[in-house]
Formats: sequence, structure tokens, C-alpha cells
Amino acid sequence: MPPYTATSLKAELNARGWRLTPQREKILHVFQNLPRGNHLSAEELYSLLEQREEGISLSTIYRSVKLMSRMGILRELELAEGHKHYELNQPYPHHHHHLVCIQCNKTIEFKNDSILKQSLKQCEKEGFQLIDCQLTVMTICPEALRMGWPSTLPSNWSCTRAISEGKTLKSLVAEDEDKE
Amino acid sequence: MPPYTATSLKAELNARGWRLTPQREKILHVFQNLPRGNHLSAEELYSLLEQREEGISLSTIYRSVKLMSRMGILRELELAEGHKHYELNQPYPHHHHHLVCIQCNKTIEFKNDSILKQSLKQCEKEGFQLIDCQLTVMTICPEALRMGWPSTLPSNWSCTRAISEGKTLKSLVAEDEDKE
DNA sequence: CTCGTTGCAAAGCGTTTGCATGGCA
DNA sequence: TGCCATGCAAACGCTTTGCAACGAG
Repeated sequence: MPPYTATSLKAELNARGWRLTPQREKILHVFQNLPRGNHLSAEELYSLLEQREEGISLSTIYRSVKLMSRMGILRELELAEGHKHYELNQPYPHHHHHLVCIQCNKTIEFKNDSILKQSLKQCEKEGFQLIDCQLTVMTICPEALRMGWPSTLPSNWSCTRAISEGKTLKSLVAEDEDKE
Repeated sequence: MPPYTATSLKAELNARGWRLTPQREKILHVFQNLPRGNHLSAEELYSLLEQREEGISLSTIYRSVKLMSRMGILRELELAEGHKHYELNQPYPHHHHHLVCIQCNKTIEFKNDSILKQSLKQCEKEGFQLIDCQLTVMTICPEALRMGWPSTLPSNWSCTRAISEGKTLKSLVAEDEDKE
């Protein structure tokens, strides 16, 4: 799947009885020029376009990102921030996943082909068609750990389950095989 | 790691200056008796408890599932349904992931150890501490494909999988009560 | 010309919060 | 007894929707 251009976007929209509007073109353009590792919320996209004096109403923003997500052009991210973020849905080999600090929301992008392979395998097994797969790794970042997590929470808080889960798994990583 | 009991829940709560209340105990109980592969939204949990005449206010539900998620007892799922779902956070080897139809929300649970391994590997590389990792595979189910996805869908169409999924809540209550 | 699309404002919906009351440690 | 937790209702923030005007095909 090649990256979208205004022309191919128009073609795909028209094929489904939808239309290419200046608004949709501008939105696509923003995402195409977004530096790698960035993703925008509807609100952020809105104010970004506002700053460029290409204002688009918030409702159109919402309608467009939803449509473009359903078309497979954008990717809807559910990070731990209480609202959705969007980015270009880049096919393999640009496909990637996210590691998020649940304390400060810091996000790191990472690639891992085997995850996509595993997802595909699962889809084929069930007879479903893969649209996207997202691995979200919920973590505590080093800064948050240094800042005192988990003591930023009441007294001697700790997520004992997660900790012992981590310990159990170290042995698994050692034997790491990455076989599909 | 052993599953939580009312006693161990109390111990962990008290250790952090929190308290075991009948409400929290009932909520834990519901999740412990939930058939595998099921997860509840706050609203569903609320009406489930209401049907048993053990009513708990919605705000307490929200406060409790949030607290228990942060303690690592529950797992907060971001499926493609516009609201969060919760399930017991079962450590390896019961850890699992989800395949979701973005049209009808039909969800299939699947296990895959390599995903957990890859996540842990990534965490160690970045120096982050793993709390949880969730692979969500967004798909179109065979039925939605047959209906002509994506161009010919009526705006409010949902395939029969979604309908039968919706019906399960009642049967869950029945099953759960049998186990008491 | 038609019918999808936009902008605006209002509504919707899941979730959170302030506050007085209740109840666990 | 002190203080966390609950229930209620109101507030909140993100997102969706109704409607009249607009404009792409």
C-alpha cells in the first residue's frame, strides 16, 4: 500500500461515493508532514490548522479523522491519555507500536515485525481481515521511577502483580527465540 | 501468583492505608466469577450488581475499578467500543490479547507468549518498568466482509455477532449466580 | 442539479468530582 | 474516634449530531 496522495485519496473516496473536499485534503497533508513519532489528537489537529489560517471546524475534524481511520488511511491510537490520537497508518515496514509511561504519558515508538506477524497469523486462523494491530506497552519510565514512583502514591504502594510478573518473565527473555 | 481473595485484597488495601469495603469485595467477586474471555464496562458491572440486588453506585464502581486497576488487580482494556472494559489482571501464563472487529465489536481472546516477551525486551532496552502490555488486533469479521464492508454499510448496521454478544450479559448473571 | 459535506450550536455519553453522610480500622 | 469511602447530583471533557447553507461531481 503506497502512501496516499491527494489524487489517490480522491480516487478512494469517490469509489465509495464520498467526496474530496479541501478540508480532507488539508488534514491528510498535515499528517503526511508530521515528523516521525508524532501523533495528534482532534483538538491538536484543530489548533494546528487554526494557526495556519486554514481553520476547519472541530466537528469536521472529528468526522474526517473517523472516516479516514475507517478507510485505513489514519490509525487511531488509544494511548493512556483519555482521548484518541491519530497518525498516518503506515504499512509494513513502517508499522510500529508504542511504549507508554502510565505516570507521565511519555511515549516511545518501536518497531517489531514479529508482532505484526503474530497478529496476521491470528487473523488468518479466525478468518478475520486485519486492519491494524497495536501493541501498547504500559510502563513506568525511568524518570518516574527516579521521581519516586511508586511512592507518589500512598505510603508503600507497589504493583506487586506487575513486579512479580516482570521477574517471572526475565527467564523467558533469556530463552528468547522469536520463532513464528 | 495466586488469585486474589477477600483476605488478600484486604491485606493489600490496608498496607496502603486503604480499606476493604463490602462494595470492593463484591466487585472483586464479580470479576473472579466471570467466565473466561469476558470483560465488563463500568456500566455493565453496575447493572450486573443491580440485578443481584447488591446495588453499588456508579461513582463507586468507577472509583473502584480505577483503584483496582492501579493496584494491578484489574486490567483496563481499550477495545474499540468507546468506553473501557475491565477484567482480572491474570499474570503469565494466563496473560492474553484481543482481536476485535471494528464494525461489530466482536472480541476474541488469544494467548501469545512472544508478545509479552517482545514487550519486556523493549522495556529493558529503554529502562522502563513493565506494568502491562496489550495487543489489540483491529479487524473486520467475516460477516462484515460478506455484508460488503466498507462501502455498502448502512450507518447503523451491526452484524449478528454483535447482537449475540450483547445478549450475553444476562447469561453471565445466571452463570455467575450458579457458582455462588 | 444532487446529494454528500461543512459549520455552528446543542446534545450525548462515559467518567469525574464536591459535599454531606456513613462505616471500616 | 479519625479518616477513608460511599451515594447523589452536578460538572466535565471529548465526541457526536441536527440542521440550514454550501459545494463537489
